[in-house]
Order: sequence, then C-alpha cells, then structure tokens
Amino acid sequence: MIELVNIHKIFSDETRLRIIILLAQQELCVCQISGILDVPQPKISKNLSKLRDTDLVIDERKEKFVFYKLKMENAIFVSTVKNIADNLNEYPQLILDKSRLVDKEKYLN
Amino acid sequence: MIELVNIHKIFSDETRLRIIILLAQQELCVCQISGILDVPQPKISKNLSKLRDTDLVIDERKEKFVFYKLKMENAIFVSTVKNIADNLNEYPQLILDKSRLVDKEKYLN
DNA sequence: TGTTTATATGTGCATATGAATATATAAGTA
DNA sequence: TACTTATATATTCATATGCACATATAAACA
Repeated sequence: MIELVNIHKIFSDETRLRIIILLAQQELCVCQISGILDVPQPKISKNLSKLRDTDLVIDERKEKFVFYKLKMENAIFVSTVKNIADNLNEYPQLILDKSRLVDKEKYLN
Repeated sequence: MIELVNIHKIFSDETRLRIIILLAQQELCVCQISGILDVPQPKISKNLSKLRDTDLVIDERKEKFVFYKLKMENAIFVSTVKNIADNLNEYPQLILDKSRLVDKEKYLN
C-alpha cells in the first residue's frame, strides 16, 4: 500500500517522469540524460538517486560513465510506464525527448 | 504533461487512493466513505474536493446526502484505476476496504 | 601526482502537502 | 423557527518536496 503510493509519487514530478520514459527506450548515462532533456546534471542525478532508492533503476559504471536502466520488476511501475508509453502521442514533450535520443552520442566526450 | 503529473499526484496519498478504489466499485456518499474507511469526515471531504477540482468525480445531492462517483473520462486516470484494481490482491488494505462495502447502509442515518 | 571529467551530495530557501481541530453552510425535520 | 444532521471550509501547524548553487567524490589520464 505504501509502496503503491510511493510509486505514484515517483511519477508526480515532470523531470522524473521524463527520465523514466526516456530510460524506457534504452539505458543511458547521466550526461546523456542531462543533454537530451536539457536539464542540469545535479537535478538529473538527484532524481536518479531517488529512483535508485526506490529500487526502480539499476546503475552500472562503464569506465567514465554511469549508465542507468529501468528495473522492470514492480508490477505497478511496469504497467504505469506502459500506460504512458502507450499514450505517448498525447504528450508532445515526451515525444520530443524521445526524438532527441538520436543525438545521444553527442553527449559522450 | 502537467495533467499526467497531476493525475499521479492524485494517487500519491493513501486516503485518496483508498477513496478512489472504493468509488471504483460503486458510488457512495461522504459519510459512507468515512465510515467504511474509518477516516474522519473532514479528511474525506477535503480529498473529495481535490478530486472534484481535478474533474475526476461527479457529486450529486440526494436529499440529505451527497453522493460521489468516479468520472471515467481521463484515459490515464482510468487505466491507472484499472491497474490497481487488477492487482488488488497485493494490497490487503484495499481488499479490506472493499469487503467493508457490505456495511454501507449502516452509515446512512 | 596533479588535472580533468563525470557523477553525487550538501545547503539554504520557497512552496506544497497533509493532519487535526474548529466552525460554517445547507438541507431536513420537529 | 429552532434543531439536527451531513457536508464543506478555515486555521494552524509540521513536514515534505523541489530548486539553484556550491562542493565533494571517484575514476581516467597526462
């Protein structure tokens, strides 16, 4: 029950929601997410920490970069992500974010 | 996008979530919800106000009582309710709430 | 070792949220 | 009209949340 409420709190912030939907496409590192969403790095990092604390992402360092991917284990989390992904056409910002994935290499230096 | 975030905020409170899942079964008045959930009337009323402000419920006075029912129009709201309802067995509190619906007449005086 | 780069965390602040309690409103009834 | 009951709202308070900015940490590499 508390978990259920906490999952919904996770989706109650625009930046966090954008990060999740982006990661629903593919795993990315912090600087890629920051670049694609055009959101300051500490803000991305803080939100990823929250997702990690809630056990909704896995992080893995690969040399200089720390890559994050969604942990699709919690049933409500998974179905919520799917709901949003299935209605993506209603949310221009999310479509734009997704389209900017093509530039992902640009943010690795 | 903002609407998407706001819908999830709605589910980010335990009392509100319990009210929604209860109303997903059938329409009820304030005192019935208060009695079934064993939550003080002002708290129920405030949460229903928030649901009304977000255009997620319809209220209708029938003599002494004001009955509320869910407005199943917003796609994300509907699918979120369905998600939770489909996984109800994972949330004992919600099952208990639902079972207490049999006493609903008790709270009408 | 010193420097750079990527990421994480701390601080201070403003605002949002929720709780409990008291009180107002509105309809029904004696 | 006065009283009761159902519901809504106001007030006060404590806590949570998010932001911007500064800084710490950790790995890579010269």
